[in-house]
Amino acid sequence: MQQPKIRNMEEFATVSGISRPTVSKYFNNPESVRTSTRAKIEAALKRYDYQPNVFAMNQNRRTTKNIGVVVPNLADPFFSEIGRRVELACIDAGYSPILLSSHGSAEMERDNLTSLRALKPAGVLLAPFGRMSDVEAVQTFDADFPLVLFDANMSSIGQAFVGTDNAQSVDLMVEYLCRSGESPCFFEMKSPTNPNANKRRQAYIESMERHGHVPRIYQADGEGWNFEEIGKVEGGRLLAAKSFETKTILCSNDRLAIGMLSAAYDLGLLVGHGPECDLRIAGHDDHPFSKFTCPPLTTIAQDYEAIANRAVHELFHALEAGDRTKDRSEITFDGRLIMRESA
Amino acid sequence: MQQPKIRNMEEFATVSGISRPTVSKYFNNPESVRTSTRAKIEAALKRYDYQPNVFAMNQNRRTTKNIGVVVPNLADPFFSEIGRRVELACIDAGYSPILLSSHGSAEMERDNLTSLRALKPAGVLLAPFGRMSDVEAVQTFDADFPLVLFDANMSSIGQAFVGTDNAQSVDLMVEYLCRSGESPCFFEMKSPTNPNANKRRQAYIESMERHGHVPRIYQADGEGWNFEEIGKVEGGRLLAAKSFETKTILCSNDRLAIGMLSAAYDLGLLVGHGPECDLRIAGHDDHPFSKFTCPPLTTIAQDYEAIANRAVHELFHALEAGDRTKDRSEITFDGRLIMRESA
DNA sequence: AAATAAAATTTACGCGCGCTAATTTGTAAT
DNA sequence: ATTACAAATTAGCGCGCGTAAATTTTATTT
Repeated sequence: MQQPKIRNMEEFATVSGISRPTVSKYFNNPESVRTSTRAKIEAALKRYDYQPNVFAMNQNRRTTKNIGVVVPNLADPFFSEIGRRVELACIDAGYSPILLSSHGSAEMERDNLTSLRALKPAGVLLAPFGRMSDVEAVQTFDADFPLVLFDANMSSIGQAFVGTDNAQSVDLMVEYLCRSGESPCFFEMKSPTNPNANKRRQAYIESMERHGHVPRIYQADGEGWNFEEIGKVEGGRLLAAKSFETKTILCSNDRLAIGMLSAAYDLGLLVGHGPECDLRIAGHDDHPFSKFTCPPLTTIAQDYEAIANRAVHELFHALEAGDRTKDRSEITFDGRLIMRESA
Repeated sequence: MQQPKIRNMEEFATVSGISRPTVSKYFNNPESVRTSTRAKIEAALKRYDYQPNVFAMNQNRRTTKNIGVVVPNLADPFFSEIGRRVELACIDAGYSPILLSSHGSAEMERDNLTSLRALKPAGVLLAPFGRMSDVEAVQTFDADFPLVLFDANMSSIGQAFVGTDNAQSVDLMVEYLCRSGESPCFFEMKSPTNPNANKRRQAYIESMERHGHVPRIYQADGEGWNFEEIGKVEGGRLLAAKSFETKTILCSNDRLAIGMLSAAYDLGLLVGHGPECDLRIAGHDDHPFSKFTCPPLTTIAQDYEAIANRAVHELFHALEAGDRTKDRSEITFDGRLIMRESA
């Protein structure tokens, strides 16, 4: 770093002994200039602290290096974790991720997409609400920008979808529960906001029938994102009334299970797979806290890393192809069974 | 929305029957134009979907409407929650918040500040790591942009600091625990990354002495952000070895307490304040999950809403004042005692 | 050594808006 | 009706960079 402050690319080009258009080319892709030229520029970068004005850069550019990342709710550890990995993958690829949370509101999801338009993103990674989403807004956005969906699918929208194979993961859990004890009841919310919930219910039904058991589904009232609270209140109500027909309960997701574990504790019910236990409870997602519940929660681990990386990969693939007409791919990863003490 | 697409402010000015500079003025502050003029523009806005090009807007502007918000780790529910409130407060004030997580790394905190420079933010709200932060980088940033710290303080940095009064909150908890049973031991990490941890330890010592008790501090090895794991492993080790001199343990934060509750469960220790209980455990922060632990965790609630709103308010105050020389204010809010079953 | 291709340079224009100064129009009060 | 003031208009420069076309230099091949 030297005294004379560099004000713009013109000045920086002068001190590095290169013409401005070439310097511009370097910043857009360092590989695109001759090695000797690159060396000169990078030498100058060490002596002067110059970075191009992002606003001027993006103003005239056909496509920016911005990648929008929209998740339904950052307060949910699942999304903060997968959002983190997506961010890092984008940075590694030399792009600038903009992470936006819709804070549990479909209106804000639509607003987020609108805001993103102003940033002329090269592409967008969206974990949509699903049926709660403003479908038309998402479709319109899909028509205007390269879009990849993750976590939750919406039919025929986006260049690709990347998520977990709920049919496989739920079957894995049902199979384990049936093999190791009573067949499970299924506990979920009555009007799930997330399409995965519907797939999991369907997978539960099919898996139970395949194993020769009668599916038993219990649905909790309640709206919104307060899953633990709903699991505790509604799950607790069902437990207290001894409504569950078997002593094994598979919850649609870990957050419901965490609430139900709390309710079981309050009721003095011993949860676990030992002979002295009253109840088995299992979840789905391997929530960061499921390792610390009492007892630790048996669950399905989604492959966060794989989903995040593949989603980013699919987006970049679509960007390179440029071709918007190729067929849409749906990629799902298997869940892993995490056996802990609760079931 | 009509047929002819509006390409720029010039065209939009034409269709709304107003000159471009006035339209520009409107977008910078709708209040600054005559009511009749505002009506014309807003009528046109309903017929045509035009929004100014953000890149062109910010390129020539002395100060943008961007507000940087940097938190140490979005995966921690405390920060995702307070980050959310800060975001909304900025939007309400007509600014564009950019929420960045440092993912638990001080280097990324520094990188985030560097990235923010490129966005020419009107101001920045920073929840720093504290002593782990690149202090020089934060100071330099403070010199270049209006900066308000929240959650964690750094001496003489920023226009203001907004957080919780740890002395008050810890004293509240110590007083309650002493009044209702044995005096508490204090459980924390050996090398806490957060300055609040040090303040809490100090507050614990002073409060214990004031109540005529001997402070007893137990420190867990372990680095990083895996507080629950550390609480479970190290806390469990201490519990198993019966190292705690009293049967009441105050944890430096809820995440450690959650880990310790899990360890206590594994050891078959009954946590709670009843006569048949083996142990009382309390936390600090009112973590979103502390309501669902087994048993539910007695803790201190920080006033998220007040901290977020006040931090934003202090920043806008500094922006309006423009004067960088006025004295720095430190604002702390009281914690509330949340009595649940664990202590 | 000449021929060819690749990379760098020069030149020049344009993006969309901020901002200013001078002028004109509109509004409200005397 | 006159004055005074605020608001809108006109005109025009400049921001920092992208991008294109034409030209020159450099590197590679024959």
